[in-house]
Amino acid sequence: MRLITWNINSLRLRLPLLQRLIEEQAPDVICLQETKVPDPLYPQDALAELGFPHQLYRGMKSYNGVTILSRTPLEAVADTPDWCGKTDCRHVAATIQTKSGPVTIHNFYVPAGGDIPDPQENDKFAHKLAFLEEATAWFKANPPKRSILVGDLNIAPLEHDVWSHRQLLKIVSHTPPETSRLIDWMKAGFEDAMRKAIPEPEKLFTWWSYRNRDWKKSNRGRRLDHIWTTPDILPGLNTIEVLSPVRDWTSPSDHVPVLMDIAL
DNA sequence: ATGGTTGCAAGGCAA
Repeated sequence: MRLITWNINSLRLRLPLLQRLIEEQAPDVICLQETKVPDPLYPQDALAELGFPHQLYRGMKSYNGVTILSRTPLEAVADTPDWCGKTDCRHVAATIQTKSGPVTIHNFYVPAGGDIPDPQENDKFAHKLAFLEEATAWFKANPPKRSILVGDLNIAPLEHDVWSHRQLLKIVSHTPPETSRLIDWMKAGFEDAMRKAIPEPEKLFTWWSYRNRDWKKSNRGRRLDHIWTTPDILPGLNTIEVLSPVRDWTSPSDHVPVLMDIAL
């Protein structure tokens, strides 16, 4: 199975880029975050025409929004939590059938957390930490099997997941309260497939700010997007590729797609 | 230390 995860930063605006990505990479499953489209306006027909008639989506006006697209049928996972009681469209999960049996895919968009890394001063940071703790508790209570978890987790956990470990330790996305919670969450049943394929100390980034004149030259990136799998399916891992050239396509997202080939 | 850019949707907010 070829899976791509991508924070597309507006599904409707970037449908042409998604089409190019599909034509070039021919994925079987696509997980998108920051679709920024309310469910009634979701482009069902356009995505079906691109080869993805099976769609699970949870969107809202202006913000957030996640979707899973598949060439083959998806079955929505029932009874997923309403994280932090906010109904803010940050998680969708589905099961698909493979030769070796069903596999469950979780697609997350973790709160970015604002600018100030202090939960007392910044409600958005408090929300981020609470979200991470809720997710950890839920997976501990519901141990995952034959599962893939992807998404924009808005945290770069390892030293070489950021352009400068030292300069980012107090910057939201790389602070110890976040990175320790993200690793706790992963240890609730998953392994880091991206780092399995591309271990430290190789630098690995999936996001480059819009606020840099030349993203490639300054290369101040972070690994905010992740692919985790449960250990039972990880031996099938064949390829992880960060599709960095997409950052140079016309009117790009600030995140690039990450691709995984896994034998299932 | 600050500001730099983008999307949504029509002025700021979130990232």
